[in-house]
Amino acid sequence: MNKTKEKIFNAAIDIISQKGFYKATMDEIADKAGVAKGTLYYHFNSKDDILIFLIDEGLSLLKNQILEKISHMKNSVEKLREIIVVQSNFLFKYKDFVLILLSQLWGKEDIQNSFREKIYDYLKIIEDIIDEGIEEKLIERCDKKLLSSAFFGMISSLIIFQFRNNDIIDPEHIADSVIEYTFNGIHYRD
Amino acid sequence: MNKTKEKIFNAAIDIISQKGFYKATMDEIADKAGVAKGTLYYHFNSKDDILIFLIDEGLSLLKNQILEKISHMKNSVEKLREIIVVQSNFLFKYKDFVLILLSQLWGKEDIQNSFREKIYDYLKIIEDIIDEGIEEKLIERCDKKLLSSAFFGMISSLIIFQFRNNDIIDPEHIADSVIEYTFNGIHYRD
Amino acid sequence: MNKTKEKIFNAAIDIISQKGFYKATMDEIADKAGVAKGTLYYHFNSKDDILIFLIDEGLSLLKNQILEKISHMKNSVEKLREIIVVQSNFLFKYKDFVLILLSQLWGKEDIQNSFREKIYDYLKIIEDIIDEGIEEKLIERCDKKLLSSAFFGMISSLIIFQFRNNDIIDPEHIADSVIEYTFNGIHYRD
Amino acid sequence: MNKTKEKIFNAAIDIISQKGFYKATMDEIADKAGVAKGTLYYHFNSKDDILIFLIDEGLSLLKNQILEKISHMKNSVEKLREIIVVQSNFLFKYKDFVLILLSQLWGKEDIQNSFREKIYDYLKIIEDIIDEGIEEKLIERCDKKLLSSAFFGMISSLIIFQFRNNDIIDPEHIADSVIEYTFNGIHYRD
DNA sequence: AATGAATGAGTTTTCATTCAT
DNA sequence: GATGAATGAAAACTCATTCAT
Repeated sequence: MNKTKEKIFNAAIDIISQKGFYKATMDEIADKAGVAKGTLYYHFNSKDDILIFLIDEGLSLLKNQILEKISHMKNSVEKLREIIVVQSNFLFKYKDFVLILLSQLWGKEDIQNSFREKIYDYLKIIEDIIDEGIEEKLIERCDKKLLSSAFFGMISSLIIFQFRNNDIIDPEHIADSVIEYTFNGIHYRD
Repeated sequence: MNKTKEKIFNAAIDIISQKGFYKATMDEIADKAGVAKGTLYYHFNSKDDILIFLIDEGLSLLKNQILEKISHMKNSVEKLREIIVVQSNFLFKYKDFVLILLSQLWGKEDIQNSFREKIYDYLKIIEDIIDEGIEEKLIERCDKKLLSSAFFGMISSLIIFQFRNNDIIDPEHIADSVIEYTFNGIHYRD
Repeated sequence: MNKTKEKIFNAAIDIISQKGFYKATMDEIADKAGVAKGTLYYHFNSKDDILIFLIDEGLSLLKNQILEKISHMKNSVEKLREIIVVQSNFLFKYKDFVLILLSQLWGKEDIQNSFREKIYDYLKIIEDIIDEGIEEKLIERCDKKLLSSAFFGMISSLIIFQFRNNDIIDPEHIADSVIEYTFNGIHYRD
Repeated sequence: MNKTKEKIFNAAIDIISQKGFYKATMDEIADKAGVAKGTLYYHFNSKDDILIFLIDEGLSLLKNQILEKISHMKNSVEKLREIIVVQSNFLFKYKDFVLILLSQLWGKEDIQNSFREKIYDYLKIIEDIIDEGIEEKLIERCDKKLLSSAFFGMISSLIIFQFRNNDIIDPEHIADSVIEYTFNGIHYRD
């Protein structure tokens, strides 16, 4: 990604997360990026194309962060813990990107179907680890597809939680809590 | 809600869930409803107004279903179980509405802020029950705001799960699984 | 064709014949028609659509004029003479339309192919009459497809003749000359 | 014309005849020519300039072919026959060029006026021969301007004939037919 | 001679909204 | 209550042209 494309990339995340994809205009993005409108079209084919590029780049970053972190781990429960930590941190560091992503997952149009396909790839990573955990008798036998979806939704929706308590939030604390609830449940024990 | 307004209401849910709010046009909604475009403006002030009406009606319905079901329950854990069951069923019965709702929660514009406020009211119901559960020593001491968000996200994201496995899905089975994971966790036990 | 559509139709012919289809802008057409730009799109789907409508209407008019005139004629040579007269008159009366038509016949894009198809329908009328003439031994045996093309081109190109001599031209005189050359040739006879 | 300019020239004929002058883009022409877009502007001042160059080159070629062929002929009827043969052959050999030329003759803009002026120069050659023929009593007294226009249109429109019958066509046969019709007319004779 | 990234004015198109009937 | 023709501001997109390298 060269200098100009990166300027556009950053401006696009900024504007689109602020106003939403449809209310964001190419004029505003160009303006924010400090380039002419035509320059957007020199680097991207269309407005949709910018969105696709954004989501591809963002999801790649998240995936790579996770794969790198868990590559040298042995224990599948440790891996799941790490995913929660990384995803939580990612959520707060790249909040604007995550908002764009989450706003695009619910449609029935081709472009949204393609975005969901990319999410499925991500969920597949989690499922594989759940599989490992089950084999190692560290995780209870369960519906892994259901679980990975729930997992993703649970963590993602924390962004709504953050909107609500818009004071400073500690991703480490959140990760700890989510791990605790997820593994031990919320049922009272002595 | 009279006959015409109801036709518009149903057409709006249909079209907006299909194409997304911004790609849905007043022409299409009018067409689907079998009325003239002007008629939309007789019953609603604006396109935004239709969306607001949709979300208000849908959330009221969900809230009322839940409040009615749990009103005569004593045990807070039973109440939470019931909420999961009702919300899962709602999710599959009014899938189109839920898709519209979920697509609108992630923006920073006034209208989306107002939608999130409405979600917070809904989460408040869950929080109060968690509070009861903690007092009755049925639920572990926990961050109830965090937990209710996670709760909502987990159940909502099941709609992504359903997109993925677009064969028939049993909401009852899903509710059972979610309850099991939520209360007992996924940690392996003998 | 209602009042508004007719205003647009006339403005389109005016502007497009003046500037050419690609240099004519929707703004100019709307302006000339005395309607808002949006109104163009209420009555036509696109700029191309206006062109297609123009050409359809124009060719229908020409065809109808001819068919009406020759319907009660018996002699095929008389019919051909009449076609030359009608087409010449049409050429000068609806010069702007003819210029638009002629500028669109030479491309390889879908839209131009479709325009040529419409011309072929017109040429078919001429061919049929040539056939009649041959059967009646009034016209020499000849390649009727080649001849009808040549016929069309010869008459149409007179518009270039008129550009050159932009003083007043008498369509009747032109028709007479064309008929004379066509039937008797230009070879000198005593 | 050096190597690069020639590559551009050929690419321009190819692309412009395919898409039409206005739909052809400098990007496409550069792409087809295998040079960078900037290079087009090193060899030509503007897009219009390319078109003007194209038409000048093409018409010069046609004129020179004709003048060369008829220079040693004495009989004016023979000369006219030869013009028809040459023009027909040219039509089929440089079909793409002819399509571009024909698409540009019908506008009222300065550039099209200038193209018509060049056509008039070409028609002048024909007129002069007609004059000769009349003086030599080989051709009937006639309106030579009208006749040369008709002549040009008749031959040019054969390209439409070729579009229609897009199988192989023999220019020699076409030339023979045109000569026959032109000189002797289509009137039936015993 | 040649390049190709950048430009921005100009164009088509969209569509929520209005209003006279 | 209902209509639908008309609107016009706003948007996406195009592309010939420039210019620093």
